[in-house]
Amino acid sequence: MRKGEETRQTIVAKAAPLFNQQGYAGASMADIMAATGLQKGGLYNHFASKEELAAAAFVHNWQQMRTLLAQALAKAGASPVAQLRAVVGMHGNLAQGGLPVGGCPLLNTAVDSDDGNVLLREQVRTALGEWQQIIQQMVETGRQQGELRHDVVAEEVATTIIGALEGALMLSMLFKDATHHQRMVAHLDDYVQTLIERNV
Amino acid sequence: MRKGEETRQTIVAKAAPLFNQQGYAGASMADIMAATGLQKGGLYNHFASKEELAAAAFVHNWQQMRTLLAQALAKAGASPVAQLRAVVGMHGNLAQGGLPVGGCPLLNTAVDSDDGNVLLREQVRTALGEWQQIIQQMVETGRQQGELRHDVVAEEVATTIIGALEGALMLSMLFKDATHHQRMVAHLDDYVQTLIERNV
DNA sequence: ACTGAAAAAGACCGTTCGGTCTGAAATGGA
DNA sequence: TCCATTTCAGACCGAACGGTCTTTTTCAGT
Repeated sequence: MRKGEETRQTIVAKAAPLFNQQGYAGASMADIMAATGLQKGGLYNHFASKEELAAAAFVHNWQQMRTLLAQALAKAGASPVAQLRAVVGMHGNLAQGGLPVGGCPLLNTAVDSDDGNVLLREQVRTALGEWQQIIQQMVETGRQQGELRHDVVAEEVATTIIGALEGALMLSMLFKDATHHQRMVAHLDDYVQTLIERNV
Repeated sequence: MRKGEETRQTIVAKAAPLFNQQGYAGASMADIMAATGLQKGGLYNHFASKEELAAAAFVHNWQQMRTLLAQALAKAGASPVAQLRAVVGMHGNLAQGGLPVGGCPLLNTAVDSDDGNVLLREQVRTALGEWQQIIQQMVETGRQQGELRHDVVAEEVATTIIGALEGALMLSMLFKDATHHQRMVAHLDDYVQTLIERNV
């Protein structure tokens, strides 16, 4: 009973980077067998299908990012501007280290599920929606506290920050050069600066 | 002799959206057989392998984007600022229509070739490098003509514009909602505005 | 109309795919 | 220690994979 749960978790942990790197179609059950050291029976005892395993793997990857995000926010303190900067900075650090192997699972899975993979698509939508909400909440709080301008639109900020970060990460992954991502972090820092209320 | 070349082109044209939507691993030769109405022999008479066909399909997709880009630039006139805006606007239009089916081939192929698909990866690197060069050239010209500030760094502008557009497109494709992409176009218009020299 | 060459068909190949199932081994509570 | 239950191995399955090869059909120059 305990042993099973342990095995299940190690399967997910080993499979997660494979799906993230090679995509749903590209990562085969044979690959996962090799990575985990288990045979077919061992895998299918814990997951009914490849799709179910891929779903669990995505949750695992996204949970990793959420943890990093939470840590960054905890350090940033209460100021909405500082928190926005922390979100940007967290993503900036992903490129060189912390990131789930294979890049950002949100970007990878979003592009990968462009075809008919309904379950994965729904998951990444939920995850990205969650991230959007976090940023929008920061902006709203900032507006109400007077730290941000009143004409700032939370949805616009969320789209801008998330889209810009993910796109720049794509460039950095493609060219294996963190510079692109870093440039975007700098740009977004400037951008956040323009959102600040200047009535002092 | 002529007939063969015609067939080859229709194969590429039919296969291109399949690769763009489903990725290299996800699009099977059987899919392409169905899309073209040809049998194995008909396909492999023109292409030595799936990889070679995928390469030709990417060239086709990228050529489509290049054509749209050239048209937008032709309309924009000579001003570097207008041309930068034209690049952004062109990409903005992609989301609702002109785009090769399945989204931007640069984004899709970049993410898809994260695993070991060397040929495709090299191709998308070249294509993105080309796009970078175009933007950087605009910025350089703009600086020399005095239209843009002298402290503007061409590489930064290219990374910012391309990354932001591609990331926002990912969001729009995922949520099937062009709003994200449009918001980013608006943001980049503001951004370009900040690059303009204001010594008048 | 003839003919050599190009193009396409489609049977065939070995491999790999995701998935099933039975039997053996490990586990853990009594 | 016993034993029911869980966990895992691994043979097996049909389908689908990319690719080959022989044969037939179509094409284009004469």
